[in-house]
Amino acid sequence: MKKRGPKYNQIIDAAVTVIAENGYHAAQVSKIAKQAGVADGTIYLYFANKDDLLISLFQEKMGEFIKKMEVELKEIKSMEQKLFLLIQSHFQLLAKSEHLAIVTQLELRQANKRLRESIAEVLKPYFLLLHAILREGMEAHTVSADIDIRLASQMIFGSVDETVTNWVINNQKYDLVALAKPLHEMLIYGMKMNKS
Amino acid sequence: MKKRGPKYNQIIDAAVTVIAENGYHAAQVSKIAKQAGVADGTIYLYFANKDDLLISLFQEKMGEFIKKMEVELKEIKSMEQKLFLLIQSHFQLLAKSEHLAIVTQLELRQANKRLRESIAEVLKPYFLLLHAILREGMEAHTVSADIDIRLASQMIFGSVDETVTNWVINNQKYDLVALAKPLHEMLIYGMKMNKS
Amino acid sequence: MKKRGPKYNQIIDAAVTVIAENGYHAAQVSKIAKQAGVADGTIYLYFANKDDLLISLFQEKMGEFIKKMEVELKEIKSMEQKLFLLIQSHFQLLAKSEHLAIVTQLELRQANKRLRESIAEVLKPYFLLLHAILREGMEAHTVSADIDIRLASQMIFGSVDETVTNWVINNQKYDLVALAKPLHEMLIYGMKMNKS
Amino acid sequence: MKKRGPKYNQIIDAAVTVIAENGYHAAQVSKIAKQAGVADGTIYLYFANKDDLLISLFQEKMGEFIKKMEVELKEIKSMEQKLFLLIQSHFQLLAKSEHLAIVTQLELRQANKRLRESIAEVLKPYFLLLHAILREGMEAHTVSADIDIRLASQMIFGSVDETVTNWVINNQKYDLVALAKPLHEMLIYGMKMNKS
DNA sequence: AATGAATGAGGGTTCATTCAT
DNA sequence: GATGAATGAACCCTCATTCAT
Repeated sequence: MKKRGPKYNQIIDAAVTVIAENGYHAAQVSKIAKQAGVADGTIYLYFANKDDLLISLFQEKMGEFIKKMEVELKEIKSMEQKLFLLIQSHFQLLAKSEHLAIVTQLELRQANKRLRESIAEVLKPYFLLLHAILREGMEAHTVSADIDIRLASQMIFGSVDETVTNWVINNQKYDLVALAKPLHEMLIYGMKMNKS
Repeated sequence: MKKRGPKYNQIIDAAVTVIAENGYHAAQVSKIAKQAGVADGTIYLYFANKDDLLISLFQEKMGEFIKKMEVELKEIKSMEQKLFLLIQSHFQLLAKSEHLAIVTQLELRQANKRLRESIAEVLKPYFLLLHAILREGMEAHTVSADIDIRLASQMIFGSVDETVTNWVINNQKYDLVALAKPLHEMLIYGMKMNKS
Repeated sequence: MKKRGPKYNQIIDAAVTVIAENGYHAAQVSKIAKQAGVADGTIYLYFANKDDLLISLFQEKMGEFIKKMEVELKEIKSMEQKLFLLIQSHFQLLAKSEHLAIVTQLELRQANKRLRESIAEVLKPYFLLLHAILREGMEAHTVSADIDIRLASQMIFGSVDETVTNWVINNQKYDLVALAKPLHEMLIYGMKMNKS
Repeated sequence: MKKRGPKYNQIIDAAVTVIAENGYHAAQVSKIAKQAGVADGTIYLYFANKDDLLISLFQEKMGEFIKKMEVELKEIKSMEQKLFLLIQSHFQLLAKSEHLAIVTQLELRQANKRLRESIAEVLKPYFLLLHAILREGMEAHTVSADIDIRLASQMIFGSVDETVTNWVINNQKYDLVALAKPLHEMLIYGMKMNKS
């Protein structure tokens, strides 16, 4: 099993396409292989099994996004701008690829328990990133000291995730990235009138 | 297929138990039948098929919750108190039944597309409830006029849902209902310092 | 998994036929089901899996033979007559059913390790029967006291088994049962001249 | 396909090791190639296919034994001594190599039909050797004229084979070669008391 | 001669649903 | 109404073999 052959990404991209177009349960290995232009068995030269392929898919797409964010966020000073960049980038990633959005928001959620635990594992750094941003903000007195950081992280991720999911369910017919600004404002200032 | 025999709820409760204890994929119709103390075929006298049983389960438990909320919310005046009651009641419902929480937050999410669309349908009144609360708040100048109501609803639901899911994943080992207040505050006032 | 329905033996007999006619490796479950006139899944109502079906087949046919022999041998006094009856009955059993002979002597031997260990387990009582016969013969001073009973049992079984196998390989074209007498004599008296 | 390169025996010995240590079904060509220190494809430069490799293995090991016996047996006069030498040598060959014994007595038996027919072919000279010994013995009036030579050969081979197999099954924990003498005696004199 | 990446055919088993009793 | 024995469609993965290098 050798990761990173030329066919490694070829197969992952084929999986994204097949799952997005056929749905998780109809995404047979043979269908993915055909889409990738390789034999069924070739998939098993690059992935231990079907689950491993799907986990790798998520790792490759989200994991790489998270790593990129870790780097980019270092350049920014204020907590508010950091949070905005994260939300905007999250939206941009999924707005860029219709298929990837369908796969991460809808199809991969119906994976079995083991697979979903692995996916949760990949998301851990995302939450750690949120923790760090909020802690820094608190130290810089930008974020209220009363805030429960873990709860706030869940609020942020839950809001972002639910927003993307709704956008996918509504056939991606409005501008997702444009929602970064208002969502960011609501998260920072709340929904209350007179936020002066 | 006649709903509301004496065995109707018996079967739904058996389904909750079996899914919570065995997981979605190991919850065969025969296992649910055994837990309910009826024959496999009997289930098909009350439900059209397995999907219908699961949708009915969600409808019965969440739908009834939403109807109850619609009534109770009428008694309350302020938008802030309405939102608090909704969040708190949502948390209370799931904190009350360990099994139901596992089923709605983890197991039912891995259902197939068709089933999940039906579940989304059941949740629609929940979102309409949120829309109404926010619109009223806006009219009463409690909620900022700049707010995108649909986006704010997604933020609220996403935050609540993610909070419950994390509580379930962490084996329900802390007090979920106690999180209603801080979450409510963050949603209303945001995370910003000096929320005066 | 309920043994002994009316279809239990129906399936076992179908397995014997299909294996004998197609060979061990070409004996798919679906082929056996078709021959038995049942659905594929029905086989799994009576047998845990394919291995269990094959073990049951051997148990049913050889196990029942061994039990019958245990009873019949009690009626006979002399060790020589007991041994003769055993050999003759063994030959008769397999001469009676062309298919069963092919299955036990050729096809079932290419089973996997686990299956073959189970088959060896079924044969244990056969060896215990031989041990008992020889021990009795030794006590009655019919069998030489110098004999290693375990080795002698292996000689007897090996001779009988090899004789049947050769008869099957040669397409069962000569009278197997007729070989009981000369084989019995050789086992008792050896091949030496002047066995007076 | 050229037999007898330097790697020919290298591959065969690797096959014996791999089959003995992993079992017949887990003995993939790739595993044998790795053990032999060659590439998968190289095996096909020396053997037509996997079956051919296994047949060659048996031929190389048993065929060479039989040829050696043909020579050595010419030096001996009496039928009894010839038979003893054959049994003893057979036992010695397999007692010498734990791996070879496992492969010939257990693993190779679960080969497919075609392969086992080829193996039977290799054993034919062994049976011819037995026929010749018995015929000579009969002419020299050492062996009873009533004996069916083919049946007697099967008795001898079956006894020897079953004895080795039992020794392997019992983890080779007793002295196999020591059984040559008592087995030889039983074959010659039978199990009857008073063999004077 | 030697390599090893790529190929692709093939089968045991589960479980939602039916229907004769 | 209630039963539960019977149905049968659907799919991941292995591994012997090839062939371009």
